[in-house]
Parts: sequence; C-alpha cells; structure tokens
Amino acid sequence: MTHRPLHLDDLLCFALYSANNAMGRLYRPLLSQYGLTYPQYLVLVALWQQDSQKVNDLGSALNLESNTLTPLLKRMEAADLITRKRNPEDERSVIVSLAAKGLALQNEAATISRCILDAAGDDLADLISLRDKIQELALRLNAKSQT
Amino acid sequence: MTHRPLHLDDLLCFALYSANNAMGRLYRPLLSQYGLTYPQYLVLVALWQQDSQKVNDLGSALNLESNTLTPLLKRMEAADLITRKRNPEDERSVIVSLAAKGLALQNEAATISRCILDAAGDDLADLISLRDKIQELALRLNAKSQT
DNA sequence: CAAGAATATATCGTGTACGATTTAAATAGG
DNA sequence: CCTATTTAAATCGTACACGATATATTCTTG
Repeated sequence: MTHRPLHLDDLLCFALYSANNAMGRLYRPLLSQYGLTYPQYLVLVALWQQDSQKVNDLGSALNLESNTLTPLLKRMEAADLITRKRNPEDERSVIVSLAAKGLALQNEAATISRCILDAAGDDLADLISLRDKIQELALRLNAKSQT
Repeated sequence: MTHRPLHLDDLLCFALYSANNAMGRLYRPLLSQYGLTYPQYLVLVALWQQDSQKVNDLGSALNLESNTLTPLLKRMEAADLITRKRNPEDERSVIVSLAAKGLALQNEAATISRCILDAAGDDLADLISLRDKIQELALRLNAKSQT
C-alpha cells in the first residue's frame, strides 16, 4: 500500500488553521479601533449573552482555561471593559461582569458581524451550514482530547 | 428592525476558533513525542512536499510572514529538523531545507494523520467535503484582508 | 472539628501570530 | 555608476494558548 506524499492542502487541520488565521486578520482592524482583540471580543459576546459569569463559565463557553483567561481578563479590566470580583458566596471563584464600556460595544457588534459575513461569502445559508458542520467537528475533537 | 442578541454559537468565527484550538490540543501530544509543535509540523509538511524553499515560499504556502517564521525556523534549526542558508544567487533570501531528522519524521506522518482523522469523524467523504469548504472560505477571507 | 482531598484561580515558561520597524542586498533610473 | 527604491529577512513589542505548578478556599471524612 503506497501513499502519495502528504500535501498541505490535504489537511483538514491546515484548512482550519489557515481559515482561523485569516479570520483573525480580518477582525483585527475592525476590533482594534475599539481597543479589542479577537479573543477579547469573544469574551464580550459571551457576556452580552449572559452577564456576570464565573471565569470557569467563560472557560466552558470558550473552551479556555484560567491560564489563558486570567491575563486576558485582567487586560480587559484594565481597559474598563469588564469588572472582576471575588464571589462572596465562594471566595475561590471570580465573577466577571460587563462594565459600561464593554456593554456599550454591543451596539457595534452587528456592524462587525456584517463586515465578516460580507467577506466570508455571499450565500448566508451556505455559511450557516458550514458553521454548523465546523461546530460539530469542534465538538467531536473536544470530546476526543478529553479522553 | 430588531436583532436578537448575538450568541457565541451564531458566530462562524467562533466555530473556526474553537475547532482550530481543539485541533491543536489533539495534535499536541501526538507531536510533542517528536519535539514538534503544530506549526512546526506544518512547515515539515510543506518541505516534504517540496524541499529547499525560501522563507517567502513557506510564507505563501502557510500564509505566514517572516516575523512568525524566522523564530520558528530558528527553533527547528536548533532542533536539527531543518537547515537555513542564505541563497548564493540572491543573498537577501534564505533557503530552508530538510535535515535528516526532519526528513525521517515523514514516516510518522501517516500515523499522525490517521489519529486526527479518527477523532474528526467516521465519514471520510464528509471530512473531505468539509475541508474543501473551509479551504474556499480561507481563500475568500485572505482575498478580502489583502484589499 | 481538624487534616486531607477537591475546586477555582493565578502564575510561569515556551511557542506562536502579527503590526511596526530595521537591516541588508538587489534593482532601477538618471 | 551611483543613488533611490524595492525586496527579503530579521527584530521588537504585545497578546494569546497551554502544560505544569502554586495558592487559596471549600468540602469531606474520620
């Protein structure tokens, strides 16, 4: 059984890697005018959806852990986008909430999303279907890496 | 016109981000036994496909620039995976070639790919179709960010 | 109720990504 | 031919990701 040599374009992982990097490059100028990075924007989206979450909750939503989130959240706190306070009911946990600035940025989200969708493609139904397939893939991959 | 609040799961970008992170977490233990990182593995794939490429060529293949590649390639050189030498025909450019160790790792690539495919799904045709759609998306996104 | 296990963040070190700038070599135009 | 421009890497600073570990708080169990 012979295999033809592995080619970058064969790799699902490279397609993902490349598309994700490209997405970041597209978001960067849109977000930097608000002093945001791409992961910081995702944290805001999670908080717009549900304010005052524990670090762990954000971690579950974003598939990240405190080693990534803590410094990121501290930068967002320093930028007055969010607040961080210890949970009075359990001093181990920290509650992350939207500050005025972070809440206000919700008004810009629709504009940003539209820019991205424009760049991503012209057929919305295709994009939604693609998104769902990638979500399913992420679920399968995450399930395996916990094994 | 009212919009329902933006939800993380609505975002194509988050699906990509999450799937790409999950892919990295899956590759990490597979690659670390060979002292490789995920982007370093992609460089090897590019070189297995075509040895002795200029930094710029690798950059085109991977959609990366010298600010990312130079330090990465230096680490790979220090690990005896590749060699870097100035192009005698144009001293501005640097030619990256496989060293014995980097070449030998090609034998492990099939095993690694199989592990990833196993985790990604059970229907190969679906995965190939998904890969192609993500590739097309990456192309569209890259085209826009150059504008 | 005290000692140990479990839980929630935080810290640390390494390795990407990438905008902005620098350096060195090659090319072009006057 | 000699300077201005262009090109190719490299450097620098900032911000993720993440494995490993540390710290602090809560829970558990004898």
